[in-house]
Amino acid sequence: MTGTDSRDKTRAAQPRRGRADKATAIVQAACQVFGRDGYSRAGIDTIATEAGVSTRTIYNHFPGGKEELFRSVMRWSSERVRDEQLAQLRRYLDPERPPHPADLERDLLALARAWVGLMTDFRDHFALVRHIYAEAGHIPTDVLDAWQETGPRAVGGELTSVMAALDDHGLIDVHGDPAQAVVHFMALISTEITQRSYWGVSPLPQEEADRLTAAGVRAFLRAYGSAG
Amino acid sequence: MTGTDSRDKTRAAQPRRGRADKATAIVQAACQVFGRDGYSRAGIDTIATEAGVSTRTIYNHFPGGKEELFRSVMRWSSERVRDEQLAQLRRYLDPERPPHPADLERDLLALARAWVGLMTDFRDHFALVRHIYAEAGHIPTDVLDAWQETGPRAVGGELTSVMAALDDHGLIDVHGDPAQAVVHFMALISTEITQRSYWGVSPLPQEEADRLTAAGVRAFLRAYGSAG
DNA sequence: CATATTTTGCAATGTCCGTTGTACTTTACC
DNA sequence: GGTAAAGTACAACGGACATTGCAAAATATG
Repeated sequence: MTGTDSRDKTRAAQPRRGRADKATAIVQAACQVFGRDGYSRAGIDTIATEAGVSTRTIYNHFPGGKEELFRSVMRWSSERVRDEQLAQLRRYLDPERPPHPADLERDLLALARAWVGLMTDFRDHFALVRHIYAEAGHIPTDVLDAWQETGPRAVGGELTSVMAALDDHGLIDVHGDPAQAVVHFMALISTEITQRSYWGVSPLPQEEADRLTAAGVRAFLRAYGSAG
Repeated sequence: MTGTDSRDKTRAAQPRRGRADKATAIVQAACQVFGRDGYSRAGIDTIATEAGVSTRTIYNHFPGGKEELFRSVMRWSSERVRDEQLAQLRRYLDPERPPHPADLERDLLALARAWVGLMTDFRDHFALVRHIYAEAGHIPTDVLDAWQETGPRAVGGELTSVMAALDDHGLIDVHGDPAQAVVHFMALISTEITQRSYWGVSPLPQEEADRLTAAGVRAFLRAYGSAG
């Protein structure tokens, strides 16, 4: 569709030429473009311009062409975001030292807010993820599996451990399936925000996002609080 | 990406030529192809073959070409699924006659199962929806708004009325925001299934899907049951 | 400064694909 | 059966785009 033509030739950084970190510049720009336009619509020329790099340089760094570049972007971006998510998780919920019961909601909310914040901080990544979802049938299964493993599943696994620990200390009741509690937690804190923000196209005002996040956390605690 | 080459020339229905329902055949095939391949990757030739129709006929029916066809598919598919979803909703939850409290879980679960079942019955549609999500930035805002209005929002609105009615009768407690309860309900019953089934690419066995749906409904009732 | 490596600009190639015009065939309808 | 509408086959145009080769220029390294 024509829609909003999102290309903007003026934005390209001035051509700081001849560095060795061209590779990361390329991957970074490719993450933007792939996330914005998807695999088919994304053009190598666009990526090159956005990275301040010659088209030829891309093929020097990624002999496999567009496909290899896309796979590299998947790996790079998902690892970057995973690390950030894990950092926030460890910041607010330490499995070793479970919070005081009165602070549980506060800590869960802090984590939820932090994670929701990452959705706007790493907008390109999550746009890319949506394209991965949509094009799952066109991505080789092993690539998809590897991505799931090092990305979403790693974070889910960590949070699952935390949930299990909280359950052990009687702070919540996972009803026998901590992994399920994790999925429900993530679904409750993020679904409405992604929908209402048109999946990141037009972000919500901070206070509204906070309100929805808090509502999700409260619903989660009603479903999984140790009182229930 | 190369991945699985999903084209299959042998599948095209035998060319029952010269009907007036060519238009619907085209839209139906286009729904499949757009859902499988996305807007950019989808080819007019592929759609024509899959519909058992000449390429030229597509342009006779849709002078606006690919774009108009895509918009028609969006409207057609979303209305079809919306009607089906509304039918299931009215089948299991009548706002006029709220269920007996003991039957609430049973009815909610029946609705949830029915809706989850639609996700496989209308696999093409939901694949298309994922592409719409991913390409939201490339679809004109008014088209996107119209789609939301006649599709997802219509269903959400109906379910919101039902939730409000259930709240009025003391069967659940929506905590002041029935619309939010609706989003949480949908998130809880569908998130894990869509994720685990690789977004419809490799469907889950029936019993597993049932288990996850039931877990979602139970979590919802713990969060929004009138007892809580 | 000299040499090896990296980057670049540019042209060219090949392919895919949306779209259109045209002449011919099939179907619907009276 | 004959006429009008709808469908088809086919060829062709034009543009977008991934990819490559090559020679010149810039950069790093010693």
